[in-house]
Amino acid sequence: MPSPLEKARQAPDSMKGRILSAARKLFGEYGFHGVTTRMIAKAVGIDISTLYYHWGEKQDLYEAVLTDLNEDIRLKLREIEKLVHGKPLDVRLEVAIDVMSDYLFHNPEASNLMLFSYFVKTRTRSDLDTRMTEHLANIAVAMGLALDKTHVPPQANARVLAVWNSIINFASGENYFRPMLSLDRDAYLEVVKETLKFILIPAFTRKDS
Amino acid sequence: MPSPLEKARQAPDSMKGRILSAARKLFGEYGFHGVTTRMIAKAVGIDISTLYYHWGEKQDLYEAVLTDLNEDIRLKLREIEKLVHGKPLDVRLEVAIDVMSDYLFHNPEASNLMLFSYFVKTRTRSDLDTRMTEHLANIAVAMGLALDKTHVPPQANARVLAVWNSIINFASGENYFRPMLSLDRDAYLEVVKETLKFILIPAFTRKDS
DNA sequence: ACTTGTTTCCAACATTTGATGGAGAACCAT
DNA sequence: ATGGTTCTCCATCAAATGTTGGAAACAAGT
Repeated sequence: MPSPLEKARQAPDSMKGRILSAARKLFGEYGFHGVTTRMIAKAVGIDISTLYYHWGEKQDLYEAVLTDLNEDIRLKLREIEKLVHGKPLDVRLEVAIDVMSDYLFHNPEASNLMLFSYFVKTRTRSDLDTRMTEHLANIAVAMGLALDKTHVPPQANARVLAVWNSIINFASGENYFRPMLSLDRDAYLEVVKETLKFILIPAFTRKDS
Repeated sequence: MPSPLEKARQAPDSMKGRILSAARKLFGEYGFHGVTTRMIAKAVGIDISTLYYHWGEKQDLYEAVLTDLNEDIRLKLREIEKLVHGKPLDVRLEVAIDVMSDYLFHNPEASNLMLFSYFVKTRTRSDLDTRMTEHLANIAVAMGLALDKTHVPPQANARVLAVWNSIINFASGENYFRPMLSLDRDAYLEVVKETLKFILIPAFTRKDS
């Protein structure tokens, strides 16, 4: 039987789905403590008790948002993996950067939510996510940094993290960085992709000396 | 005449200074909305009205924290610049990575605060910071990506941002990433430095083809 | 029409939170 | 000691916030 979250994912027009998506946007902008249940309800155009009826406590809703996001990421990574299967590493990186950047720039709340869960202590801490660990392991294997999903050396994970973070930072920081660079959205996205490739590809493709 | 903040910086044992430092730690952990004035007062061991007496509104205190941090960063960057003056780029990067990593790992709230100001919409938005722009310009010149502080092309700024973000991410994410890598603090710090050098140095030192 | 179950809203609640007024300490120069 | 200034706390306020009970609206089967 599907969980409540899965149902909401499959029926984005249902009340549950609409609340989830509004919550996701808001939590992505302001963080957990920066959003009130009333803000979410107002964004959907409903009373707050309707929100509580569907999702229960604020904390529960927030966790549903994170799980929802993680599922999206998982699918996106799988899509990329299919796209680049068998290609050499520099091409894999290039495609991964392009596709992930496009995705994150069209879902600006996604990268913010990730940053929040990495960096912010929630006053009421929920248990750690193992999902990120899985993503990392998958990427490490895909990049040839580890042979086996179950045995990824710390060094390999660290390198994957460096790549991963570089990408989400530019997406997350758009509102802050773009004015500093005086670029419009399209130009910013292009510069970001180019910069990421400039930074990341040489590290992984250089001939060892 | 020195501003209130400068006085507090110069007298860290004064009440003003103690409040500032407690606030800085807490805002760094939980973000603006995640911290209450009562939490800060409690951390210092004083009544909240004493806090308001010294710093006024929460928002003002928060901005003082950010300004304080920015001053630290500025000094740190200048220190690095002196340290590597005249050295070739790969050495500059190496030293910068080492020194910045050490600094950020011993001031864990610093990188978090930076991430907050880059990524989080505060519900009550204060005006944009120009200080970050200055830091970027300085680094860009120091790295030879621009000839003149006042004319840094977007591409150069983007590259500096990529470097900058990579470093603060690992510091900020320690609580989240370190358990994933199963490393103790020292080992984590070492792996981070190594990874940063692995990622960043080749990009800037390769011979153009 | 009547029952049964689901969904939505109104009203209210107890806490939490940002913020202040005013009374007393503490300090300090005279 | 006295007067003035600076600092600290207690008590309190109004607004915001998380959360719930219960009544109405709605839907669907019989």
